[in-house]
Amino acid sequence: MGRGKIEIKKIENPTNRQVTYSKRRTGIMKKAKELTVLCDAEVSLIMFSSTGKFSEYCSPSTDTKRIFDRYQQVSGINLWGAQYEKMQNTLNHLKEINRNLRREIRQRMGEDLDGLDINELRGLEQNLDEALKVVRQRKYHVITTQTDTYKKKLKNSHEAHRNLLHELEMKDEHPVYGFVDNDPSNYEGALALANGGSHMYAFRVQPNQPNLHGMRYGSHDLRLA
Amino acid sequence: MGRGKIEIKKIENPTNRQVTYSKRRTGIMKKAKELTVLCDAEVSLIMFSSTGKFSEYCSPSTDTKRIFDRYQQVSGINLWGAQYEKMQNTLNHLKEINRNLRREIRQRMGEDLDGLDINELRGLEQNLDEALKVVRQRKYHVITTQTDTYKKKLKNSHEAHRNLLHELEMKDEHPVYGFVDNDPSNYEGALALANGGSHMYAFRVQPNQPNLHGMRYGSHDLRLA
DNA sequence: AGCTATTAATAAGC
DNA sequence: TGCTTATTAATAGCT
Repeated sequence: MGRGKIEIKKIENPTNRQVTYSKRRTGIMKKAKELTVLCDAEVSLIMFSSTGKFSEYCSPSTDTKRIFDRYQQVSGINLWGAQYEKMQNTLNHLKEINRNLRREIRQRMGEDLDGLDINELRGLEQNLDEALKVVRQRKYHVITTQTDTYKKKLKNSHEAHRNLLHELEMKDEHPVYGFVDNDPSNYEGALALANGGSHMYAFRVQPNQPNLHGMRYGSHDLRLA
Repeated sequence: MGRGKIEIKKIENPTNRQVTYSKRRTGIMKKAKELTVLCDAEVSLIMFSSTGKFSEYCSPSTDTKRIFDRYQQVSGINLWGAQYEKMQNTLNHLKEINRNLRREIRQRMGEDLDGLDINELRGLEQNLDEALKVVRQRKYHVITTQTDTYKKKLKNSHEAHRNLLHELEMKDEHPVYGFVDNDPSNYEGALALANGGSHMYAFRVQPNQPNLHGMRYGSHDLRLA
């Protein structure tokens, strides 16, 4: 249908190809519309030109998504079902893992022990015992470090103060006496820390910590997925 | 293009409609193929007749799924993206929870303590201490129960044996002496259990336990997601 | 983007 | 459905 018959094969000249694409695109769209109206059909037509230009036609009675859904049902092909199912599996797998992790934590907190036999109980006991030792060790290490830092700070502060006093003394030639603690090796604080003295630092409770980040030993919410 | 011009409106006669659908369906498919070949385009054409009959054409270079994917990208319409994104979020959330659960377990095992301050360390220590007490208590409870059961079984066995002997005695009138332990209150086994006597029950190691179900205290694999 | 000679599609009938 | 054919519709090549 034109000034001459053409062979149905790729048009090599890009300009001609683009022109023909335009014309025929209009034509096929018109055909799709006519089919829709004349025959009361549902039609989805999606086209990408060789340059990537996108056009579509869809019968007015529906939308492309519904056509896709129907296509899936009829063709039996799962367009995104595979991906979806895979994710669902991963999700369930993770949930299962989390359930088990939560159970382990509960057991490490002394709850939910009914399912454990004597060997598992002994293993758990031994493990908790070792962990407790390590945690205690670490606690003392932190306390020591903290105390050392505190001592150094006190010492520096002390020296700074003395220097200031000295300067004042030099400038005004009027000696002034400040209240300086001459004994920075105060270990009472450290000992209180080590013994859990609640009068110094109450155990910091974080009741409203969002589930994700809190390490609220003893009150971890283990019910959520 | 026919014996007469027709108005583009629904063909009321179902037979005629069906005939026209057939003819035009062939026609539009041919057009789609020609567009594909001539213009090097990607085309997806899906049709449902008014009677529900399904037909499709898709350019040979791709498949319908790929066209749909591309359609989504270009049109911005989310065919199934909402669902997908929701799942992705859930997945990430679960992974985050998983990470934190593993971290908590590691810390309850005495590892990864660097991030904890003195208060958290003290809380953890206290919590482990309490858990250890509960686990010990439970362990002794289980041992006691086990021992009781053992005692009962022994007693029953003993009685059964005695009854058998008695029966034999009655029948043959030739008394037979069996080797029966007359003291079923043997607590040595229980004590060995309580003290973790490895000569009785070695702590059951489960090296190849699949990640999901194992409660291998002391060797939990915390690296996987 | 328009024109038009020409081919292609198809409505109606069998 | 398939074939035929008169007729209309689409469009190739050109401007």
